[in-house]
Amino acid sequence: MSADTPRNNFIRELVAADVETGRFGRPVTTRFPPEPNGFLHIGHAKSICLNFGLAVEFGGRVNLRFDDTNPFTEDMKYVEAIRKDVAWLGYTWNEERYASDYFEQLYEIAETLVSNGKAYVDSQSEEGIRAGRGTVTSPGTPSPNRNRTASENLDLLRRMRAGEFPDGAHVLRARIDMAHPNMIMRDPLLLRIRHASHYRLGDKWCIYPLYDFAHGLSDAIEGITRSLCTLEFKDNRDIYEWLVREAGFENPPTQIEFARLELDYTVVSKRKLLRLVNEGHVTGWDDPRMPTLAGLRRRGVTPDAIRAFADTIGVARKPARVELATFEHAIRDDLNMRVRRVMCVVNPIRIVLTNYPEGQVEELEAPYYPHDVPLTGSRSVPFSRELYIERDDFMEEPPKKFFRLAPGREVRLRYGYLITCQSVVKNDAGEVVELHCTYDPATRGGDAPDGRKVQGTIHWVSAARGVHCEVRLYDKLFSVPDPEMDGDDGDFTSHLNPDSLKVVSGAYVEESVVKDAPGSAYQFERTGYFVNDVIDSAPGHPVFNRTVTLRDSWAKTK
RNA sequence: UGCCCUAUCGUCCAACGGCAGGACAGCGGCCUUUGGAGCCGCGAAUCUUGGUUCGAAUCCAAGUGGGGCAACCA
Repeated sequence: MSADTPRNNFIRELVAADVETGRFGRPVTTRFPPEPNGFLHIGHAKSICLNFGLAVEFGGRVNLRFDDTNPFTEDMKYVEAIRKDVAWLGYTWNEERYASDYFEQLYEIAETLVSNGKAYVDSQSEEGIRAGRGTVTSPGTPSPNRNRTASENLDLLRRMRAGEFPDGAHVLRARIDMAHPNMIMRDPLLLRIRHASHYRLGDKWCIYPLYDFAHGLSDAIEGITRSLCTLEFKDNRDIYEWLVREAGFENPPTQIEFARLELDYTVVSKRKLLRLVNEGHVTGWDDPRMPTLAGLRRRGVTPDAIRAFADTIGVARKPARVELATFEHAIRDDLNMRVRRVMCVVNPIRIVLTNYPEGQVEELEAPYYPHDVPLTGSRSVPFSRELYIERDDFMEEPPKKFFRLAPGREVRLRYGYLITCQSVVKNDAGEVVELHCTYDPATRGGDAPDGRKVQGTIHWVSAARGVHCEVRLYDKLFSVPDPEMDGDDGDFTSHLNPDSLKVVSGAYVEESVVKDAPGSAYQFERTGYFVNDVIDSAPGHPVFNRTVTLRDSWAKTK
């Protein structure tokens, strides 16, 4: 529905107008510019879909640019993970670029700014610079170094580059206005000294550009037309425009801001996700509870579902929090049309069909897809005297509207027979341990020749032939919609959901799935969508991750 | 006590001076060998006060609410 006609948004309109008027004199060019200091998450997916979607729609170009200007935090392993995730989402970038490839060019621009009196070397301490910046309600004060001559500044800048000074001794600042109402414009820092090894360039540089200096100029160098970023960079737009103008770029890119994605019951901040990993709240960046693309992939979420989700949430300038149900709907909607249905009993109870011949096994033909999914295929499932059914599918004293098994009640075993519960076997503690049922041999396949109807159809697995497996039931990572609601006063980890993972080791799945490759996805009928875990599944011991439950209208009426 | 952004159903997004619409969620019903899916239906919103205009969700002003900005992070 969305593939051919992306839904409209204000950025798309601006880009369409650019194309109409030929404003930039070059094709629509966007970029996705992550810093390689962590894994991509669902919030990045929104940005990726926007940037790549616009380029595709308007026949333009997109670069994947690594914004790697801080040698303290970046690593090649993140570059590799980011490449993998963007490709997994289904996008191909025209060029792979690195801000670090522009360091020389940026340095030359720095020298030009200095020569033109537009930048100066400040030798104040970090604290001194901060104090001189003033506050949001009071103007800053000029640095004592603000009036150094161009030649003095040039000399210092060159010596900064040559490595003559320790970290923090000097910085390069733009000379703009220390009383500017926009704090960002109070002589923003351009270059700082960092005697650190860069993950790509090693020790080639000891001065590194800051975000504001690198970002807009990198965009301009690459011929970007519209530079899309999130709302918190709004105030940085002024310095972005100042720099591309001072550097003399023709038809420079312009920045447009949109609201970042906030999703209920999770956090999307690299810093916080890193804490979850480092503090062991999750097993890693790819823990299936993480909102990272690596985590979602391992959880069984498909790229198509993420793209559909990105399309339904839209793009606007108002900070917005999206309900988890919106995301879950996109996941189910996609999986419904693509995955096989099989049977798995997560929490088993044994039933014995007392009138079924001992030792007999029938192979029953079971289609993989329901009538309304346009895919075909089937497998046979073994049916035998002893079976497992879901413990929740039996109640000794059923309430009204409970359609499943109960003493004296008849239900359908999916693709099997109609069975009636005759008696209940309990242990000394009074717990139900087994059910004795009878089956109607005339109902093979599930239809009664006499036309009688049963209300309930339940799933089952042969006790003799079912395969023992581990099932991981994932739930929300946090127990409140906004884990960051306490701000800096609280610790978001205090809202972690203690039940975000339930490991069930005693489940039984039908034998047809054991030969499937890791990563295979299914619907376990009546239970949810699951994926065979890529990491922990072993031959003979499959592990299944629950991607998402099925909608459960019974749970609501309960 | 500054500057900037922002305000439409419960949630997210449309409507670009001319009938407020879609999706998700909710509630009914139909259908069903998944209490799934699907189909049909219902309820549900323009922050406030002024102004401009034949006509305002839309333009203007003020107010109020929400958000961002005072890292040698991005």
